[in-house]
Amino acid sequence: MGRPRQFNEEHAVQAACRTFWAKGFDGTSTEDLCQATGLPRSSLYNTFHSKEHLFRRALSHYVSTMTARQGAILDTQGANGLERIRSLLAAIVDDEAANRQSGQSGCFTVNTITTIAARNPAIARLVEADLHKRLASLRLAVMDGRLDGSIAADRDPDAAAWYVTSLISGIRIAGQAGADREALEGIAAVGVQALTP
Amino acid sequence: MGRPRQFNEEHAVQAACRTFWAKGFDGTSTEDLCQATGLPRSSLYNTFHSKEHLFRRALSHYVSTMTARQGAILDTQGANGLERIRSLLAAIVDDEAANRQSGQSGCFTVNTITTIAARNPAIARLVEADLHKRLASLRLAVMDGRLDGSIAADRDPDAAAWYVTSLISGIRIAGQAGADREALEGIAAVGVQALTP
DNA sequence: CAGGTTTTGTACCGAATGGAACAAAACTGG
DNA sequence: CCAGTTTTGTTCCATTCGGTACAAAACCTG
Repeated sequence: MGRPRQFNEEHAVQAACRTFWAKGFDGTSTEDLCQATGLPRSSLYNTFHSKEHLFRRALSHYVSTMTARQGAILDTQGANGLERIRSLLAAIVDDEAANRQSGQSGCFTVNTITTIAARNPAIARLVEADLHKRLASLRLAVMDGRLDGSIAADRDPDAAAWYVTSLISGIRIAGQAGADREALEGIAAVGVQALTP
Repeated sequence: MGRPRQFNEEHAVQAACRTFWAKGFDGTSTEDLCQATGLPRSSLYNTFHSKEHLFRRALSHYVSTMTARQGAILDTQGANGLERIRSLLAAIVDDEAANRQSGQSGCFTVNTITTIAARNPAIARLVEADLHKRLASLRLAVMDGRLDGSIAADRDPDAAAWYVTSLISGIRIAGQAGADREALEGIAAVGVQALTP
């Protein structure tokens, strides 16, 4: 009952996500959010309660989308462990090369870590929970790779999983710093050799 | 002539650097800067003209200090190319492990890239100029390593230099994300194997 | 259609923001 | 010791900030 919503909540979250991603938490004003979502302040506050709540919704949306994509690539059947990780890195490079042209760049999660994670425990927990999920699926891919021989057997799965997430962060930073597609592909190509026997 | 300064400009820049590093450009208020430097607003504005000018001074101070350190490690005599890069990574890990305890964490340059570089050309140029310096000294170390046999001869020096900078960024992000010293050392240990023959 | 409930539109609020104004203070060169 | 110059202390300002108040609007249930 009550007056029905005149907007789609998920669409609003996505618009907010793009804005926070591009401008950061501190750099985004509530006015920016109104404009990005096309909603009046009253609707935003009625639905999301505060700027920080909306940020958490936006970040949750981002991490779940991205981590699902990563999981899908890493769970691909018929490819060995190394090939799956190589595909993941290629997808990241594609992303970042595309972002370069659209102006949107880098990784929302990484941006969040470098700015507000230290100041906001709730956001830090969100990021950390996602990190562990990503580490877990990477660890599985590494263990698969060790069994199928595509990844050196002496690589510790934990260390290798951490390594790949760090490499991904590094690639996205490089993209934001102005590296072109060729440079990003070079980074991935060199980086993947840390895993081969 | 005129009334003499009652403070040391470099000290003020360093204090501002720590503050911007920890809280970011948008998250730092001019009041924060007054408190960190111990200066009244009038002195800050008289000397540094604006928040953005002070930020540039702070960032310049940071990158020149850090890049000089990196250069010193990479120019160490008596070590082969790979050993020098390994030392650099070890220094980064030490830094980040120490930062973890002091609360200060991550890399000011990386934080800047993820937040304001896209919105401010002057700051972006500052970061990019520094990046090229770091890439150049890494490229030299890689070429040395190829000659002395510590680095695989088929690694492209450009790609390898980009790779190491990305790996460094990734390690710092991991540190900010909560990785402990052991995890960071693991990342560096795996990462360095991308360069070995 | 009446009563209850939720959303929407508009107006507004106190606080904090980056920065300017300006006079007093502290120096130097003549 | 005076004129000129720079720094310092205080006060103030316009704007923007995140958020609230409240009534009108639009629905559902009975």
